[in-house]
Amino acid sequence: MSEKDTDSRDLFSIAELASEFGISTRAIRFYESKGLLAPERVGATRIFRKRDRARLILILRGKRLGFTLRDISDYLSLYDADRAQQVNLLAGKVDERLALLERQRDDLETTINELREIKSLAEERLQKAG
Amino acid sequence: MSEKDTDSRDLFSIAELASEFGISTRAIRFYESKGLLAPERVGATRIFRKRDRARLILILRGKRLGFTLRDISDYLSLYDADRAQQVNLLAGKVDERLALLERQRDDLETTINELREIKSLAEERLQKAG
DNA sequence: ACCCAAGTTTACGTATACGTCAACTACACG
DNA sequence: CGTGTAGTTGACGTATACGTAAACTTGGGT
Repeated sequence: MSEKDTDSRDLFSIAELASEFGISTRAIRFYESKGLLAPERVGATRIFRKRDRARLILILRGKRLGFTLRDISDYLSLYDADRAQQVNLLAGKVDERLALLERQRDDLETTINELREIKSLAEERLQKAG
Repeated sequence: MSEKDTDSRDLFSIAELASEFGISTRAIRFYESKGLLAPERVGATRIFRKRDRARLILILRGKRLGFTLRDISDYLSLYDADRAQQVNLLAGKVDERLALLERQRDDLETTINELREIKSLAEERLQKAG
C-alpha cells in the first residue's frame, strides 16, 4: 500500500478534477485564463498533472478563505518562487501575507467565541425552561 | 476614568463613522440599503447610536473574513435573535455558522504554516549563502 | 462510415459591492 | 443673502467570478 491510489496517478482530465472538487469545468478553464493554472495540452485538450492538481487545491482553499483570484495568484507565485530558489526576493511578500492571514485568524477566533457564547446562553435558557 | 471617551458618546454622524473605520459614507448608506443597518433619522439625516456602531464593526469584521453582505446579514440576525430571546429557534443556524468558521480557521492555519515553512526555507538558504 | 460524449472557444449575461456623478435640501456663518 | 459644508436620493458605471448558450472539433466504439 505504498501509493497506488488516487494520488499516485499523474494525469487528470478537466472533468475528473471538476468532479473531484465539486466545481465546473468552466471554472477550471476560467482559472487557467487568469493564469492560475497552466496545464499541458495534447492538441487542444488540457492534460493536468499532480502539480496542477495541487495548485487547484490551493486555489480552492484560498477561495474558501475569501481571497480574490488575484490574491491567490500572488500566493501561488510564492510557491513557484520557492521552487525556483528565489524566495529571498519575495520575503517581504510572505511577511505581508502572513500578517494578513494572522489578522484574519484573530478575527475568526473572536467571531467563533462570540457565537459560542450566544449558543451557550441559548442552551442555558432552554435548561431553565425545562 | 469610568468611561468618558470615544465609546461613551451615544450619537454619531455618518461622516464620523466613515472616517473612524476608513470607509466611505456611500458604503455605509449601501449597508443600510441592504438592511444591515437601520439608524434613526432626524428629518432625513441619519443618526447612529452605539448599537449601530457595534453592528458596523461586525459588518467590517465579516468583510475582512471574506463573507458576503448576505452572509453578514444572517450573522447579524443571530445577534438580534439573541437579544430577543429567540435563539433557540436559530440554534441550528449558529451550529452551521460555527462549522463554517471552524473550517475556515483550519484552512487558515494550514496556509499560515505553509507560508512559515516557505519563509524558513528561504532564511535557511540565506544563512548558507552567508 | 457514423455518431455520441467530451472537449474547445467566443460571446453574452448575472450577482455582488461599491464608486462616481448629478441634482437637491438644510443649516451656519460673515 | 449668498456661499459653503454636509447630508440625501437616484442613476449609471465598474471589477470580479463565474454560468449559460452556441457552434465547432475530435477520438472511440459499433
